[in-house]
Amino acid sequence: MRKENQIIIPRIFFEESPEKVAKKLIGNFLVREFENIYLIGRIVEVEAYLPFNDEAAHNYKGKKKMNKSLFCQAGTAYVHSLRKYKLLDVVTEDPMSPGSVLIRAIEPIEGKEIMKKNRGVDSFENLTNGPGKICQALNINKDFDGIDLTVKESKIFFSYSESTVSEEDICSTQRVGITKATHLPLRFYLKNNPFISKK
DNA sequence: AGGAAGATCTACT
DNA sequence: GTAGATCTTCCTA
Repeated sequence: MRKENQIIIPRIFFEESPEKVAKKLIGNFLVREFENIYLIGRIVEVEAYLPFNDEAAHNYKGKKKMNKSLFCQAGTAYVHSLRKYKLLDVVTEDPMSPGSVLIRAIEPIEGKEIMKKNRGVDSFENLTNGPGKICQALNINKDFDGIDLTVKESKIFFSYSESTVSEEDICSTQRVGITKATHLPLRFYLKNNPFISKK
């Protein structure tokens, strides 16, 4: 995939429920322009966080300083910290409906050597198979919280893959690492892909 | 002011 | 498989 082939995913793609956007994102590309180089990964694992009544979602206790990006328009980035790490979400639907999709794992496609350098590891399998690892590999920090992921100037955006993923190739399970609302089947991943974070 | 919690990851046995 | 590092925000007093 070269940069002249990138067809950016527009806002309307994200103006649906988190579950729908989560499934649609599987197989498409996450692109990061970093020091004039494109770092590209194929999205292989995501989780949906619901706009209402989802105890695990960061919107559950209302709008706060840390989660204000969730209350922006669809296609906005929500970057938040967890311990030492950052995690990247894309906001779905509209500002009245603060759901989002967490990007949990990507398969490195381009810029792998830079990703290795950013991560400080030398193994492909360990490069981007987790939400904190993605942000490290792609050098995504708090400065990206609230930016628009539907324009190339933001340096982070999504682009369509030529190959489509069929419904049967997407598995769903419970979400990972949460302590509340654990029963909901809102994690989606590409079947048999070696870069998912957990079996 | 202090402490707990959290959508994690690494290093060790 | 388990423990511990680590950091920002929020809650309670």
